[in-house]
Amino acid sequence: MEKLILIDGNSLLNRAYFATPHFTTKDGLPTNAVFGFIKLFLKILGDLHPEYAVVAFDLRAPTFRHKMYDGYKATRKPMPDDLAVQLPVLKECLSLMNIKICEKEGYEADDVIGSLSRMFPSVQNYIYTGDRDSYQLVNENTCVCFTRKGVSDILLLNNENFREETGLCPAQIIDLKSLMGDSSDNIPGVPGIGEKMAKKLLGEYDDLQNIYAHLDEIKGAVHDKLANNRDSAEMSAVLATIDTKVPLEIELEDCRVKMPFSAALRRKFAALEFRILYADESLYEKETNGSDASDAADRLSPPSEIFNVRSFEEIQEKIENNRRFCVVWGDKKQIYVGNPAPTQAGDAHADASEGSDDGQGKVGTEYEIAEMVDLFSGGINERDMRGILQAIFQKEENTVVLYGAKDMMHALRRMDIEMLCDYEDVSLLKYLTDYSGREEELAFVLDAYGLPSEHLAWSLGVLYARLRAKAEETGTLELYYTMEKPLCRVLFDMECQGVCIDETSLHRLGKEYAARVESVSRRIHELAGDDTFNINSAKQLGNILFEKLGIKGGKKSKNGAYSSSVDILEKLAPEHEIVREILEYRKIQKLNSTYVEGLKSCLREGRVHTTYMQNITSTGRLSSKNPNLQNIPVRTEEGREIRKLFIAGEGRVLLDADYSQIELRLLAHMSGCRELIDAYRAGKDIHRDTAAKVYGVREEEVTPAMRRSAKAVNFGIIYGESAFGLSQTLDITPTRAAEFIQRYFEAYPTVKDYLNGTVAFAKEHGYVTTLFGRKREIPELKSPNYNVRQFGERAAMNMPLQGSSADIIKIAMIAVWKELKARGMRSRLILQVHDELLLDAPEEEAEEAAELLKECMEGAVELSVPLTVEVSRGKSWFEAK
DNA sequence: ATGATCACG
DNA sequence: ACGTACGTGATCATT
Repeated sequence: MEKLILIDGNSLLNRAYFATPHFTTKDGLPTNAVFGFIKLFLKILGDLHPEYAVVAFDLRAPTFRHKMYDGYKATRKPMPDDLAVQLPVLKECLSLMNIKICEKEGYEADDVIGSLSRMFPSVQNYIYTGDRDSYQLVNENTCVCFTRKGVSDILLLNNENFREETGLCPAQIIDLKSLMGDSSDNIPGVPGIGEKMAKKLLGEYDDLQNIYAHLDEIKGAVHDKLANNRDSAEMSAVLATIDTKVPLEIELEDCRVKMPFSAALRRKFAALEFRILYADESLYEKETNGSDASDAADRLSPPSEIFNVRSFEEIQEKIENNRRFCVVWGDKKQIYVGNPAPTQAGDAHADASEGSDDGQGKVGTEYEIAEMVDLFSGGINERDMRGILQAIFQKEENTVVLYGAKDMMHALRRMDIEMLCDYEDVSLLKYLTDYSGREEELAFVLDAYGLPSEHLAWSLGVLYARLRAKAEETGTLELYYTMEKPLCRVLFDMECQGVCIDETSLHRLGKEYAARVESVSRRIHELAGDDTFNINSAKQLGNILFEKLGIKGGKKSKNGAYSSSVDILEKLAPEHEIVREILEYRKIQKLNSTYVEGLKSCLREGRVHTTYMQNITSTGRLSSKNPNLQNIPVRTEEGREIRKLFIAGEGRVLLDADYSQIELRLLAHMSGCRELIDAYRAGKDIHRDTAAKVYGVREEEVTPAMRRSAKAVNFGIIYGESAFGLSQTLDITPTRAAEFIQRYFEAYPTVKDYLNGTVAFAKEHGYVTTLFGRKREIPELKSPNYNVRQFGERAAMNMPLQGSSADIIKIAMIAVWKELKARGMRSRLILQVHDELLLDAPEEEAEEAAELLKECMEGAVELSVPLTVEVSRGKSWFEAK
């Protein structure tokens, strides 16, 4: 039998809204409910494979049922604003999916659904709703899928299981509501009669009418309640009855589900930033060139004459005679020859200024030669391809627009080609002007910008022009040219260079760790009296510790699971051997699996080559992955063993340079706080100085404990002051932490003004900036949720400090790289760890390189406080610290 | 895929 | 009454 699914759009959108975490697009459009709805909808399609589907919506107008009783739904809470705006978005998506939407003036969604469920006798109806009213619609052709908690937990009610689940028959649902009422629908029912009594009465007398017919048989209070509220009960019956006779002009064929969906839907999902939905290619038909006439109008199309696929000789000639190219080197390999094409009036802005560009190639202006080479369809062989790439990239006078220049450099390197040309990296422009917080493939970004993704290289040129213009508007173009773009080249060299690893010691250490993990875990199982449970499983471990062994520690997380994180365990350690062993186990297990095994798997000829991500963090920092070399242990003695594995090359040494308290110094500079500035200028121990001021004692009276709390407060300020956070790190009460903070602000009133000013600015403008104009938008400040807003405030306070620090070390890295090159030195930058740089230097160069490093780092920027750098050297990272 | 845990600045 | 320090990535268990 064919299936028709009938969805109560309002009900399910509402469910999805509350079941899905609140998120928005980068422009602040809330999309959580739409996302949740679509996910559920796709799941239904996937599970049931229905032939037909309809989504019904309420149309706001006085209904027959409203007129009956003014109170009906009058007190129902209005839709939250950030849900209401999603309704039209959902309807748009459904239209793009070719899903029939059904709504009728004067009726609610459940009336529409009720009527539809009686219209097509040839199909099996599946009603999806979060509203129990619809139970009354169940019959041999109709079942109700009721979404319980959230949206994924679905209860299916059909003729067979109905009585078992509800104790009633479908028609009695109306009688049930007439008696017990429904506060969410403002159905009054009979006051004082609840579900239990209602069901009992219905069990005896079947329906409302019969109950009143035998009213005299019912005794006591129930009799009186029924007798006194007969009007209310009868009106409730009308209110609770779903209309199954709404006149609807709709044919079954109108409701046919057509899969796969259109490419236009995929673009819509890209615009809504539904990456997971976008990524599932099987959902959409293949993009067909130009056949999509319906939406071609609002999309740019490239000039048709540019798509000539030419012979190799012709391609070569075009490349030889041009200086500017767009190159896409992903799954598709395309080269666009000539300037990026003009696009629309708005892009003309990009022409106005050329920034630090050499001016010989204009962006987005006229183009003399506009041709595109699709290297696959061009039938180019590997050897010729290499020739083409050399002609493009190995010429200093060329400029190539890329998306992810560093990846291109690596791709070329694998072909033994060096990128000597100038480049533009659109992914970096995107990072500076339209931050998303993740890696985004080019095709996705193009879709989100409404650019055709079949002509990637051409579209990349357009995207470049747009984002460059946006960078200019937002004042971040200089940051791009002076910082991110040159840094990309520096990072490429660092990644190629890699870091030497002492392989012998690595394997020895691995064996040691494996043995210790083995023996400790045996001991833990022994102490627990259970050698089957998995120590790595937080769930199983929690049960053993807090239930089987009865250790008191208490539930922590909201989902009822026991927390067994270090801070909890450390408090229990003195009393329980097993807890100490678990801490030991965790530590060694971490060192072994993450570091020893992790490094092993990344080793290539005795080195590891991390990848620096330049467009991930919200503050401007880099991140490091495969492997992450920015979180190599240092805080504990055992952890530091790992650092002994990072060694200098043959006949070389490692130079380690780190900025001393750069973020606090930036706080002093940016706030202009006299006390802090003076302390730094006088070369004081800042935490001691803070302790003296906060505790009101002389410097020499500061105890280690006082200095420790002062240090924690100083850090707390950088993280965006919060009494609770401070109380956690210092293990004191939030009240005492708040006192500390208050005394701190009394000692440094300018700092308080500065932080307040930063938050005020962020609230007014929606973003904060670093010393060098890097921006971070903070939409959380506008959230209706207090906690989210608080988070926004802390992030606003932190970003200018963390971000300016990131800017400064980037400037330093470029300076170091250039200076080493200029002097023809053989020292190489190999690592960056946020406020620390590591150089691998030939022994005989070490002295000079150390000086150079210190000068470049300290001289990266002039602040109102000294910026000091400490350099040390050693054969290993451990020694050089 | 997501959350818990833990490594770093 | 609630639930919190800022910024990351890797591993493991669990869904």
